[in-house]
Amino acid sequence: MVAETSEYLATEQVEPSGRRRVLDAAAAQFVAHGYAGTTLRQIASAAGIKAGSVYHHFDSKEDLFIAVLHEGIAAMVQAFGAAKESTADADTVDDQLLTHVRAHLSAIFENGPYTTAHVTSFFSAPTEVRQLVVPIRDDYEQQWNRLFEQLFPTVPAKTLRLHRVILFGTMNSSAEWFDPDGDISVAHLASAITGQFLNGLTGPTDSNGTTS
Amino acid sequence: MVAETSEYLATEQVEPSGRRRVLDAAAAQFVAHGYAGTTLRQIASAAGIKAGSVYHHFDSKEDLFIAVLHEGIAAMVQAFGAAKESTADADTVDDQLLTHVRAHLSAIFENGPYTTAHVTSFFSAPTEVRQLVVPIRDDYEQQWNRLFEQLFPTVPAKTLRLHRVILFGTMNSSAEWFDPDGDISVAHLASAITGQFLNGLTGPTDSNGTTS
DNA sequence: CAGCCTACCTAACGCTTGTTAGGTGAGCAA
DNA sequence: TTGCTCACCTAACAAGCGTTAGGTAGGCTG
Repeated sequence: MVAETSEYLATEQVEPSGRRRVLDAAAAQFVAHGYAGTTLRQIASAAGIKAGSVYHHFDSKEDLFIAVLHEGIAAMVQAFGAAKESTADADTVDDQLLTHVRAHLSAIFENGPYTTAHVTSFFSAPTEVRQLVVPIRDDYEQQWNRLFEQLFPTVPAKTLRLHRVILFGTMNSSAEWFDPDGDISVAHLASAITGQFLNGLTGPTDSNGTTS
Repeated sequence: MVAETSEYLATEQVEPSGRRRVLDAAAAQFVAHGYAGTTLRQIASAAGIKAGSVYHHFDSKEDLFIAVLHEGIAAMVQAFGAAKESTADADTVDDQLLTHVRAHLSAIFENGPYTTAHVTSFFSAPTEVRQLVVPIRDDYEQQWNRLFEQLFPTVPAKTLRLHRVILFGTMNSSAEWFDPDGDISVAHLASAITGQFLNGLTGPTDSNGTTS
């Protein structure tokens, strides 16, 4: 009785596995509705299966959520590492920071919904769930702290910490309003944020030009 | 409905009215758990009543939520107006912007949980609910756009719009991490954000300088 | 071939949710 | 006193929630 609808299993050969389809659907739903606002039946429906079948891949809704958040931060960490490798200490501070900001924003906007889910629904999650992701999150933030100390050796550590948090807020909150398919590109956004962060809106560099 | 917002002119009642207690409790719960993550029984319990009794004051959970968001934005609008009145066109751009940033942050951190609720749980709300608050929200953002056009007449409007959105993200996301009772004051945070926004981290002014 | 594993399904479970209907008692007005 | 309003209560409703038990069909392995 199930063999009739051939359309959904005879589509493409390069189709993601069941587990991945669930993961993808969950990330997208968490972005759209947050943790509490997303139901397993929504996720399952978006993945093309039934709610109970989700438990074949994940132990619980919480488990699934954590898996999404982990993938989200993994993409950020990887982007950060690639950015660090592509820059040299001889590069200007502007260039080095720009590269890392662009990497962070790329992870959010050009790497599927995982990082976006992390950034938008981390704070909306129950405290108990949030605590399980905090260690890895802290690790990533520490990488940024070290980068800052390296780029701005003369600025006091406490001040640096504050401005790093501010930069994170600026970058992450762009997930709420920025449309990567709009008339502003991710690269342009990265350039605008970096330029303003370093030199200010009324600073020396042109705010809508790319760095040299 | 939400017709009377006489919250500030109310005399020094030792105990707030029932409706206000519900409103206060709801705002605090929405901050802590978001819209979907907050139950009417939680709100009622925090207000010292039973769940069913909430319906004596509000038509629905959605109605209550909207009332909270409205109060939240009303505090912002009022703070913005007071900031505008307290500044003169002769003041420096730095001073004028600082005053408005401080007003915005004060509304978030020093005006009860209403503005905080607006800022943190606006995006987590269902689309249909969110749409009902968008007009007033847009109105407030327009006030900021006009302020920006006035402060930076030489910057293109499109660039200005982008940086205003960025500033909003910076300010509003501080609600997620900033502790007004910590070792950094709201005034200091406002000064740090304003200074960096205008002159950059490596800009001319000292980043931990105080007003004027 | 049988046997097992994978990836789903159906059908239900106990519980919580927002919401409602109808009551209770205090306070005030006449 | 009676009557009314206000602010709350109890008790329940249907719907939806996360979750579980048990079944089934197809593919792989020995």
